[in-house]
Amino acid sequence: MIRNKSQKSQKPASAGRSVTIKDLARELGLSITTISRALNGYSDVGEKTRERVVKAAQSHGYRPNRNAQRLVTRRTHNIAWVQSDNDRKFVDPHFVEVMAGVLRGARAGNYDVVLTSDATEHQVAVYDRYVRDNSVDGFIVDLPQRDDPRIDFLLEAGKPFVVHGRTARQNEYSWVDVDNQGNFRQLTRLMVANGHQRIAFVNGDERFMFAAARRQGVHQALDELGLSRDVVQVYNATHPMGEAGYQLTSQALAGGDVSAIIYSSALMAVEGHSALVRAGRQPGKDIAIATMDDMLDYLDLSPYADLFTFVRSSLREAGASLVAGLIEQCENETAPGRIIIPSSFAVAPDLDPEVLR
Amino acid sequence: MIRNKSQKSQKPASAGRSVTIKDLARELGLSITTISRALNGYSDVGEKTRERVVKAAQSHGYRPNRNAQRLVTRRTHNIAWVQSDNDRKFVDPHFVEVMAGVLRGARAGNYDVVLTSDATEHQVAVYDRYVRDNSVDGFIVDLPQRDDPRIDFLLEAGKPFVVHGRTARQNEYSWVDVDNQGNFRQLTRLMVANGHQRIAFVNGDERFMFAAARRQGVHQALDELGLSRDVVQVYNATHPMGEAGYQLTSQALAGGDVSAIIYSSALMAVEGHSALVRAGRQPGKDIAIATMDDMLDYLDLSPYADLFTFVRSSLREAGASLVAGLIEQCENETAPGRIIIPSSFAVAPDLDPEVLR
DNA sequence: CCTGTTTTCCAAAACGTTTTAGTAGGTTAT
DNA sequence: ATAACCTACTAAAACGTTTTGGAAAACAGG
Repeated sequence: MIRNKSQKSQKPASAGRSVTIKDLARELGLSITTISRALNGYSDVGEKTRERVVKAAQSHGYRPNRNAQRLVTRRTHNIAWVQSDNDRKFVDPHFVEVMAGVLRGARAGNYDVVLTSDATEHQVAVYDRYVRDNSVDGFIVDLPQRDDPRIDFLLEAGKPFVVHGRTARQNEYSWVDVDNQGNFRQLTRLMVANGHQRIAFVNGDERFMFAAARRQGVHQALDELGLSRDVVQVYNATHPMGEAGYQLTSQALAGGDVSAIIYSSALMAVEGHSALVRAGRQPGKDIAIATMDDMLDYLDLSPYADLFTFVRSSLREAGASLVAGLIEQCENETAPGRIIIPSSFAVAPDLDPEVLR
Repeated sequence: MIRNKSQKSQKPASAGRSVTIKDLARELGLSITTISRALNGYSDVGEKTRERVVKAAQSHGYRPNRNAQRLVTRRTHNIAWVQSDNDRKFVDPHFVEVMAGVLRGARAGNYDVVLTSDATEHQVAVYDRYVRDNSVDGFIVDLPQRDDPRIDFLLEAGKPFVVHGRTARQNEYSWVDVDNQGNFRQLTRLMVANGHQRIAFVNGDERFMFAAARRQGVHQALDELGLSRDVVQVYNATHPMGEAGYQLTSQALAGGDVSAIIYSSALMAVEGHSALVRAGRQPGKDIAIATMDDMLDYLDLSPYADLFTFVRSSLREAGASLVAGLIEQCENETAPGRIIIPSSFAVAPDLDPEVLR
């Protein structure tokens, strides 16, 4: 016999209200406990009952209310990604490529990404709010600066997070990065080994660690070779990367007779190509070009394959690793992980790659 | 006297647990009702009490648990933005610019953006899931195709949404768009009026409405002028826009002696510039170039100001309008709104702008 | 002093889940 | 026959808010 105390007013399962676990329980003459446990695959529910429940749930298009779930389980299956809306580091075209990886990784792990900007609040305040109001399980931290306050805060708060890049405290948290210093050390050695004595380096904004590391790599190479640091002239974009490739190239040309340019992003290199050709130079012939290639899906670099030397690394892969590491950290209590995304060199015909071997 | 029945085990407000409304109530000797109403600005709480509550809340860094709030209020203050991970329309560099507007608008309205991809599910299934599991209050729909199933679904479901672009059912829902057809009609008229008889049009993927509308504009102009549609040769990018500007330009050059090229995106135009110069052409002199300029923050077009004709429209503004309209729709039950983002022309010196007046 | 009104508070229900601590009823072991 | 153990279920508590429907206290007018 089915006990059915407190027969409340029968609400029609119509209108905006979604079907709930209670509706199913009533319809099937079962308790909500059983519905829940049947749907969540517990072993203490009979096979026939489970089938009935699953079928009913499916036919009604039942989906557990995520907010109720989150409230009771204290896990949101959300990760936050805060976009900085200051320091001019906002609209970065490299972002989409990282996002591609992040979104796929998140979906694969059944997480959603909560995207927001710190437009109306102090930078760290956004993170603080998310921690306190239980919006998310963890954070992706992008484009770290030298003593990034977000990292200090999140370490203090004890919330899971993964950084795309590294800072001084790199041993205390999880990060995913590319070997910026090593890559640009190699590019510098490559140029020098090929006889280039006056090199321009069009770098990103060096308040950001990735750009600082790249300059370090350049200097390391020069120091190791016993050369003056003046061999490489550095020009900095005001965006972290991506802007003003044309302008900075023109400046570099005006600044002296450079025979080689190293770019921090392919977008700048492509813009630079226009500037160079327009100035009557012939990239790959009378001037050597090397650039980071972040494998941007929308930027077709094949026309430049014989003109530019590339050091290639997948930002998308970085994004995927980022979120995979974060989810891992949210689900299990694992020690911080460090991942270096591999890079490969593709040297243009005007340069002898010997020194890279 | 303070009544204090059911004195539960005193949990230390330590560890990971955030401070709750109950903690405050206990500490201040008030009911949770009063705390809630004090914090939410109701008039039936004494001024002195309110002050006490606000101060205590602040000093403890109290933030209402969003999931509890969402559960009881049935409003999430979340909007969904689903990125398509198929049809090659995924990684679009224009996305960041729209996002800049969306994120600012969302933050201003105190909403968060839930970003996800449809990588693991059928396209509409993601929307369905979000509707059923109460994750979000509304949707942003991007890059609509001709009979976009997402629009049909959301109309059916009766959930708020705003489309960036227009389809055949444009009278039934809210959208934000630029006058694609009008803009490209004008560009075509401009080229023809300046004596160009063989024009290449490097368009986006015409399965997407924005690109289809642009081609329609081109054809409209030719039809109005009584010219053959062959005057304009169309080349389509496989990405919605942004890729293969170099390749398609090379194709256009090989396809016959074009004297003008119209680009669907500035990124393609910049790539095209490289191809043109490398092929010995002089943009702005022996070949006229016009392009859509979406005012991408990271793409500095000033070096091309005297070479290219631009039709300028702010994608960022579109993003902001998009989310503003959506929030409006979520908070009040308003009729669908239609917004056309204005465009302006900047004609290069090699073209006489007369016909645009 | 009584009555009505305003002010300031509160208990309890509700939102929709998951989880804990069971309880019947059947089966098996002794 | 009894004890012990499965199997298949469930009532109730809990998560942390908001909101409803009062109710006590203070204050006013007569």
